[in-house]
Amino acid sequence: MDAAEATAVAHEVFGHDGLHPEQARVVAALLEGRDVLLVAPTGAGKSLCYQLPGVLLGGCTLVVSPLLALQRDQVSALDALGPRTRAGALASDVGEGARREVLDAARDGSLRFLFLAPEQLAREDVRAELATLPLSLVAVDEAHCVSGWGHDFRPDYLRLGELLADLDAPTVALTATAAAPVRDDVVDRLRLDDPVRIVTGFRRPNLSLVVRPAPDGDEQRRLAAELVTEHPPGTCGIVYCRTRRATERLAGDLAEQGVAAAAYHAGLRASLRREVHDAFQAGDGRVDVVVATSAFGMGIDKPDVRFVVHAQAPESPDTYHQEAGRAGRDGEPAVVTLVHRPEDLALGRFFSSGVPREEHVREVLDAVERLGSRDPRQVAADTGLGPRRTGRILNLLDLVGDAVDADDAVVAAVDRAEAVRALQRSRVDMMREYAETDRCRAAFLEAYFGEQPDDLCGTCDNCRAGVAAERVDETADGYAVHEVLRHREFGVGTVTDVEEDRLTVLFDDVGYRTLSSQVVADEGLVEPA
DNA sequence: CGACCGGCGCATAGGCGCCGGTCGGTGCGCTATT
Repeated sequence: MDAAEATAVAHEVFGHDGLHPEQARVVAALLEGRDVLLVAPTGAGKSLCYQLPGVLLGGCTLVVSPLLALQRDQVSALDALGPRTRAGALASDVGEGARREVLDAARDGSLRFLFLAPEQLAREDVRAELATLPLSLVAVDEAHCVSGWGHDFRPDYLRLGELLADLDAPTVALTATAAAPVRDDVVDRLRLDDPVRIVTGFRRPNLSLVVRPAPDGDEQRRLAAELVTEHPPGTCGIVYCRTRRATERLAGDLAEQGVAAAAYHAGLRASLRREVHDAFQAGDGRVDVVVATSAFGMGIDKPDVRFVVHAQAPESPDTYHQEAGRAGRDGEPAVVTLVHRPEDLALGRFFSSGVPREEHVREVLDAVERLGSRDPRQVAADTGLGPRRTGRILNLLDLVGDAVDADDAVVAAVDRAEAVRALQRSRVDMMREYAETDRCRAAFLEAYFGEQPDDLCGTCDNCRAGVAAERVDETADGYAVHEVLRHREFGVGTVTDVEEDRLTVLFDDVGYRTLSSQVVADEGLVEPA
């Protein structure tokens, strides 16, 4: 198996004229049997990174993917390419007969790609079947969900590492966004074995980043609408709001002003959601502007989105980067604007997960002991704590490992939950910093994601206003990005950003903190780790 | 934490402002009903 063969198959089967260097690296690593973490924007050919090696390796590729709608799209796209990419999916709405058919086809080698949601993978019978299949590759799509989701929302996503542990095949985790702690978390949670990490595509030179402050709610709505109507009629864009109600109100306002706008959120009928999505994707003028909650996200791959407006700030730069990044996929200029009101960030705090009580952790621990099982459904039934809370506590216990002493395990789990909450809240703080910084916004985000920022972008509002300072590599006291240090109060952390007089550090226990380098030096708070 | 809604009191009748309670995102799978 060599590069020439990979290129030939990429052409024959997928119609690609060549591989990007990153794609070639991913394929080569997987063919060697290595695990891979790939962080690359949507539209950068991420799918090929598991599909091509899947074809080359033979056997069946297991694809874990969070959204059933997305799975169906991918299955039909692969099927359309021919017999070497025949695909199928198992979900709760697949009947027993069809289920058998899919599994038999996977076993005899005619089915090459098998799509599953984590909830399917959590089923004993499904895992028993998988153990008998000739699996040659495991791909986890939207892998950031392993970290960001599921603490109490989709618990099975967090258990993926455990659920995949018995499968003897290289694993590739794919995601479009992941700040440093999320990357590490994905690697840990999926139990990737010394993975090759490939990170690409943070610089988006055609995007112009702008922040507009709003004094009150009325002005905020007016401004959000204006940021849409200032574009010529027919321009395609997305407006993100934090609540369902806000999407409907703003979509109504825009419709009144003659914009082909539609609201989109998870509270709408599935058929209507599909309709809005398809109409927007088609780009035929039925829906030019989608006003959405974060439900409008994965699976959107429209090249000519000219603007993304955040009518309210999301809870983290991670989410902001991903949502804003849906603009300008075609490489043509696009503008992404955040309408900033500090009050909006309160919602981010509200949504940050709570910390379980010690006695509940102990009850779960006792139940696990008594039942001899860590199955969330069984444990929830035994404790009566409810499936969500139970799942979350089991996840925490899994995260902190098996302590010999139950008391230690309880304390460790609660500590860990507090650290998670601290990280989430510190991300909210970083979102505020992004909104209020006078630095180059592109450089700010790159630093946040742990990249060494290149030059100033020249196109964000701060660059154009001439207020963005030149980049610096070190603080006055010599701290540099990626350096690991120990803070007397906050513990060990990694420097994610430096400016002349301050540094931002991602601490293991308390999340992101911005420190004045003057104070740090005077008080002797920090030493090399 | 903040936005929003409904109820209530004031006061001189229909509207304003305060107070307290409630709600707020993402999706799988399941069950019950159409």
